[in-house]
Amino acid sequence: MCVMAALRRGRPSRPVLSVAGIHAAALELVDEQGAAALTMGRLAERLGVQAASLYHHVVDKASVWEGIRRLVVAEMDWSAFADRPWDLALGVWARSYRAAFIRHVNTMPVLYTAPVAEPLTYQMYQVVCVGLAEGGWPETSLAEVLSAVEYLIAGSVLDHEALGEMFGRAAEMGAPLLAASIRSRSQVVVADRAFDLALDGLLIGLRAELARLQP
Amino acid sequence: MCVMAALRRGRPSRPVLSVAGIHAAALELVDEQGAAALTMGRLAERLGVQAASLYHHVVDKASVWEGIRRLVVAEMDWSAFADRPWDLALGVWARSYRAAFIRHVNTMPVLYTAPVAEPLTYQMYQVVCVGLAEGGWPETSLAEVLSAVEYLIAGSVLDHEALGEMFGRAAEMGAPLLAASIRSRSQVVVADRAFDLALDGLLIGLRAELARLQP
DNA sequence: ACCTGAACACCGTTCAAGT
DNA sequence: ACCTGAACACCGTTCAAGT
Repeated sequence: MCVMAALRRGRPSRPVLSVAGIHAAALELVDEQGAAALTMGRLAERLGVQAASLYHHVVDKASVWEGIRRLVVAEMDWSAFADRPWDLALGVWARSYRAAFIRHVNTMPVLYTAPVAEPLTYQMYQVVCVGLAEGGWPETSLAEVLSAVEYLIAGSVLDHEALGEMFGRAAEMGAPLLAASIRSRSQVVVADRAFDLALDGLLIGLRAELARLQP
Repeated sequence: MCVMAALRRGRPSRPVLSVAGIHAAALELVDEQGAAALTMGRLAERLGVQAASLYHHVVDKASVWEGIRRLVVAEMDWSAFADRPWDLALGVWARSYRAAFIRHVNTMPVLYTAPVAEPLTYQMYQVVCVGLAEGGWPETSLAEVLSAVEYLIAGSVLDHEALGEMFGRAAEMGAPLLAASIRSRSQVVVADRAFDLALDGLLIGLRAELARLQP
């Protein structure tokens, strides 16, 4: 935290805001305080500025969320699709995808439901789709393979990070077994191993399905 | 739609609102216009009443969402856990769970991320957990079995209903393969069959895992 | 071009006034 | 007890005024 002089009325001698800085501050805010804490007012406050000033750099709040999406996607690794077999590359991508969302769980409710309007994200999907297609997958199956992987990840991340919060009132509200199970399950290692198992299982299933599709 | 006389200032001779009526109207609103359309103002309007009046019956907006959760959960079928083997009951429950959320897709973003504070939902989980435990599953695995099933469902429902909206700009933003795949995949029947296959696969995996756990 | 301050419509919520 | 109308703090967004 730095103390900053209040800005005077007119244009500052050097710009105090930038698109990248706004997006970075927004992600920080969401990481620290959750998706609901991201308001234009609080984001501006964190940047030492008025809410209205943000609109000189971003068109609206939805575009701030797409900036956040870019930062999270940029942490993923889809490079293996360039030169490795599709199943191996899919495994590398899925693990990095999961790791990125574990670092930024609070972004999930929004990023998993808002329409994607962010070029880097589409670039990533294009590379993944090309890799799968070159691996022999028919066009009609690509979207389904992707959603299978993505929602396995979503489930795993929420299981890893949010299950306790989601079902926090299980004990007092008539679900003692669920409460006990969540309590006893709480080591991170378990969730990680469960993901590895589930991903390996999915990859086995996908290889079998592909063999069935192209005899 | 019925034309209603504007209400006068004081207490009406017969109550015009009820908790059940508010929850039902809220679910209708979300089904028709999406989660963002649920505001206390628009909900009140639909009920022919002022927003402030709602607070005589519900404590806050979050409790309205929990009322919606109850209505969706009430459409699910967990009766088979009473007298059928755990894997069969899990299959029946999962299919009814999926069908309920397909009828109410717009509720998913909120219901899947907001903490559960609704007794019927916990009752359902308790019955499911008891059924699994009686089937031989150790307490430590219950939460993971549940999340595996739930996120398979989430993935399938979003694939079924929302993939086109989510990736609507794929074609113009550099992901032509993804766009083509979503277009070519669009028959509902495919998504249904894919879910049946995936669920059967998951059940096979779970039976194997249970056998490994209790030799 | 890039900031402020004031304004707008809307949001969830509270509460005194009225029957 | 149960509705209205007025009020509150907050929200996203616009825009004229200022440098």
